[in-house]
Amino acid sequence: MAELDLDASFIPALHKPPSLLPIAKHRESLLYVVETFPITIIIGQTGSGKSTQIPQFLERAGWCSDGKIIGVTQPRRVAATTVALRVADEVGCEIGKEVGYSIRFEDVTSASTRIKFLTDALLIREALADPLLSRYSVIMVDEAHERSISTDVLLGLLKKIRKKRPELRIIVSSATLQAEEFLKFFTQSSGQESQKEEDGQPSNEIATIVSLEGRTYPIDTLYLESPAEDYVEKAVNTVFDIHTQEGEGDILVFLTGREEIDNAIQMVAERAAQLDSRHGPLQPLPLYAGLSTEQQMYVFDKTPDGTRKVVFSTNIAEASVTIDGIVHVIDCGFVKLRAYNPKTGIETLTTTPISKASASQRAGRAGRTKAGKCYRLYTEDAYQTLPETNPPEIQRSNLASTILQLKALGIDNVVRFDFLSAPPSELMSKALELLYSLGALDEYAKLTQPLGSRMAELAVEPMMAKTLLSAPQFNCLSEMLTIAAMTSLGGNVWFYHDGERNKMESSRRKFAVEEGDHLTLLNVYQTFITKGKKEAKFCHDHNLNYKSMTRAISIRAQLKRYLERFNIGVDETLSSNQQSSSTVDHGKKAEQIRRCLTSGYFAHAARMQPDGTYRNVEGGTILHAHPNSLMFNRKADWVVFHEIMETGEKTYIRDITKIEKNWLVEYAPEFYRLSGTATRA
DNA sequence: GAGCACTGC
Repeated sequence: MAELDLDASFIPALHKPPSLLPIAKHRESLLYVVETFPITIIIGQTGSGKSTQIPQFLERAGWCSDGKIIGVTQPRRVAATTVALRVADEVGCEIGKEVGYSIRFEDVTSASTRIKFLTDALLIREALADPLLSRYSVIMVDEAHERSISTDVLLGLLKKIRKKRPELRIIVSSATLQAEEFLKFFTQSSGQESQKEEDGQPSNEIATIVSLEGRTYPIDTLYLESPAEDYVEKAVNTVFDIHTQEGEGDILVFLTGREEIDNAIQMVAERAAQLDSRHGPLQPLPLYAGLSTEQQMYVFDKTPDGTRKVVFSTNIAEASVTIDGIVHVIDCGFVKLRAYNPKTGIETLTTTPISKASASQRAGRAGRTKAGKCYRLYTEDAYQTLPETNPPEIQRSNLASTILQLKALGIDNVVRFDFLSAPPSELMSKALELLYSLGALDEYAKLTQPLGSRMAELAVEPMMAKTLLSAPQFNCLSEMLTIAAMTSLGGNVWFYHDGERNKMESSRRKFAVEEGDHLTLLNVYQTFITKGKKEAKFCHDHNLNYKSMTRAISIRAQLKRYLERFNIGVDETLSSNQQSSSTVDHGKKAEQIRRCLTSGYFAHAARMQPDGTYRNVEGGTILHAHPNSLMFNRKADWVVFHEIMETGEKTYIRDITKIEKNWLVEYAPEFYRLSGTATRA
């Protein structure tokens, strides 16, 4: 059970024989359009079958005849695998033969593969080795309207590739709202090349929009008459109204985060006790990414007859997780959105009103199996003031790794790159500055060799990539591989059940290593591998997330393969006997690791103040050790940290390790001499 | 004393 992946159990709600799908009658015209236009924008409603049928149409029409293949990208791993499995089933082949998929850690393709599903991030990675993506005759970019950074970068690349490969066919699947924007992007020449459109085609012959109708059920949308003061309370009230007044069908409630979800469930549990016995029982369940796999699985279980399931979820249920049997959706109208401030280098996580596109996506979760209802916990006037869409990710993120990747793809002038939506210049220059200070770019902003191109290939963020590539000099590569893998888990190392928070805290203390969180994570991993024998039971007993821990093993192995490809050997003999090593040895090893971390994370340094808070190097911002950090209640002087994030009122730093102040100047002399700030804090 | 929305390589 513990091995069962939530993702793998995702069952497409709409399983109709392909010939009955509305798309079937458009086969001929679709093929004609793809034949005629290099770029086709497909507006495919939910249930139109576009992702599964179009690749098959193309394959049968001969688009793979000269040994080339059809590639279909998805923003998420789950979608890539489930759609591939379904198409393989329809074609009647074994997965990995004519139809296959490729996602990180899993390449299920072979020499006979003709239709390949993959994540868009992985296709970008393929472009590092094959810049013109020459294996592909057709590339279909699915769910492009979600506008992930990878999708945006991929679309820019494809537009560039098309100039050199006019025969390549590009299909972009989009929601109605964004179709025109995609069309405009592909038909307009980018500024500097406006004079010479290489294939000389008029723009109205380059791209066109095709719309496919879908199969969904009607959804009644209801608004509040006056704004709600407390949407969590209002959501709970609405749950009880539905339960006592409406017919059967499960409820999905969108809230913004874990705290709200836990509170709401508590309230439902309390009020349900007073419920009139003629109403069936209510079963409230939480759903958010931080839950362990087992905890997430409950939302898919069928409830006993008469019991109504109420899933309180974050945005994870908006597109990533689909639950069958939802008839009522309650939408609080807010979402937590990540943004990055290039002036301070601090990420913020802020509760923000959703977009109209989000509101409609949330409502759509109600009408998948029969007619449904959506209760919006805001007024219709408030709805009208919502933005059509949220700003794309690429305009509100730290772009260091994106810029590094573009450089590695041979795009020297990243500022002139043809972005679907150009990022603000402050974001670009901030990223360029960091990459320069890490040594990935030279003073002409050219990728350095071998450091820069190796950093671009490693699947970790640039500061960690630099740390890893410095590790051999500090004689701690094996340990740093583990630390890189563990920090990549993004805080999902520990879990706890209701009321077991103290148990988790004491579990965590058992693994604590004095020097900080990075060494503690190293200790957790090594204990899991050795004493814990990589078993789920060990994780369960110590409040560790088993899925995360196995993921750390995969990430570590992959990073190690990359290093070996760079001819950097990893000596694993030192780390394996760490258990028995003396205190002196530990201190020495720990110092090497701390120095090594400083060589990559010098830009993330802070100093503790007498009151226990920290100041960053510029000195202006009050930073708090995150309560999940070992350093939350310990003394330190100078530290480096992995991540900095502002949530609500406070700015937190996470994954913190003690360092010596003079190491900063030793490993980043230019950074600290130029800014002259190291001594000010 | 007090708390990460979601993806991906």
